[in-house]
Amino acid sequence: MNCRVRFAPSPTGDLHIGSLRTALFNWAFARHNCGKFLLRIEDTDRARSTEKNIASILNIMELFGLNYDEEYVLQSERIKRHIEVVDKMLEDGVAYKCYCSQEDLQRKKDDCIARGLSYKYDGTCRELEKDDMTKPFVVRIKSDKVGKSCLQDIVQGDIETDNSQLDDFILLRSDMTPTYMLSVVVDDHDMGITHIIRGSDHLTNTFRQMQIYKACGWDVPYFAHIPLIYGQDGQKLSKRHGAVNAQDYLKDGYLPEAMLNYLVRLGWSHGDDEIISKRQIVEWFSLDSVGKSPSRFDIQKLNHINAHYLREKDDEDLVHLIEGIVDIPNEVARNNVLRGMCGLKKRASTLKELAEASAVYIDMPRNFEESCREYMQDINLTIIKKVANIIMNIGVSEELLLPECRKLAESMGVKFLVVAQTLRSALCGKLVSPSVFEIMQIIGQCDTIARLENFIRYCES
RNA sequence: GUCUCCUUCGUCUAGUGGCCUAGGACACCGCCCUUUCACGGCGGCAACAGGGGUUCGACUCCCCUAGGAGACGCCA
Repeated sequence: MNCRVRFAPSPTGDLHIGSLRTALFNWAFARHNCGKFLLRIEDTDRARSTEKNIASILNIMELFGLNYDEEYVLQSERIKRHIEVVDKMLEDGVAYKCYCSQEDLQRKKDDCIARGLSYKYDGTCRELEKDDMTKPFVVRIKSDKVGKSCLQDIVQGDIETDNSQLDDFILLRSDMTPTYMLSVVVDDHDMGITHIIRGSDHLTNTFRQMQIYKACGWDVPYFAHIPLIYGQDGQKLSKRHGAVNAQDYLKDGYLPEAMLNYLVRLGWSHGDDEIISKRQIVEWFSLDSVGKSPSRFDIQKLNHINAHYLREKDDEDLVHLIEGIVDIPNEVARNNVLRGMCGLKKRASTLKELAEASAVYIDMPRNFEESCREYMQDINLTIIKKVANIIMNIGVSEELLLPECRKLAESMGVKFLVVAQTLRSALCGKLVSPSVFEIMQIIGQCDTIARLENFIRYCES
């Protein structure tokens, strides 16, 4: 298929997680069908669009590997063309100048609301004969007033609406800038977009946009309105649900491939498959299997998927990744983290957690968690002193040390668990960590002894 | 308010009229493994929104009701 699709974010803030999924669906559709995936930055809201936000969008596309074809289009640079189209529409009599003041319109609107009616522009200027050069104006489309409009949406199915619902919406504002409704249509047409895949919040606007296609005599592209993503409570996903933008998830230690995997499963499925690589997305993605109903964002499932990808990642890569989060002061520490990574990565679901857990290989504990207090009794100190003695004699090899510690537990009449947890407290300052014997072996004899002594000092002071 | 759409376990979903005693995944709960936590293994709990049709047969098709969402800007 020779399809051309586009992702058209507006750079008015950070890229929303829902937008990222829209981008992903478009990208996957294009790649699956060997078509083109284009990027258009809709920066016509000059007040809110910033260079920084544009850079951030570009960066996100890069980080998630959603590579686009051709140069990206800046909508603001196409305003001339948009106006040109409006002029033509005026000429063809499919649009008209409207001189109603905003105040008048607002009054009419308030009146409608007060009477419990729905507001639509009443068409005061629709049949005006002559131009009035003295007054400011906007340009409105001459919408169909009768009949029905039918949209054959690839995802949502056939949707019919009465044209009486349409009003003569604005194409060109009084400051002669084009509105969104006009710009999207012109740009999509000029860019040769064949399939418009976007959030279903645009569904009802599509009927308006179809009026523009019709008025200009252009072919209407295929539409696919994908369901929205909500928060846990079924309300629109917003800040109070936690992070809502893509970069925040990256910052919180989620892997791009895990995000993509999670996001693609929201509203789309391929049988019972849950772990889906980027390659498989391209191989399998189809709009046919996109569901109609909205889905809720579930951070726990994301965590699970992220943990999966974390475990699959190469140890060396993971060390490199967490270096951006924790400071690894020297080669020795780095090497220890690397050697301990296998045990570390099984216990983390995000890079952030992984980085925090790596602390045991970087430095001795600075403080001890409250839960460790249980292992700071006289008996525990005795255990530590005895273990330290054993280590002085035989070293920290797990092979030798583990049986000795078992023997020690037995001779002291305590459970082995007590020995292990006491050691864990002393070595890590907390009760959750990789195997203590693994830790000792990796950090070595000197560091182990130093930590045990440090623990004794701490307990005795 | 008007218009439009949506509705399978708590959540993401499989399901395209008989394969459904409704499958998988997350979460939750047990058990096993174990040195804690986690990983892993095994098992459990748990859903077709409600009501009418159509049909020999309905999760699947139609209608109504209820609930939810979206759109209705000189925002995008």
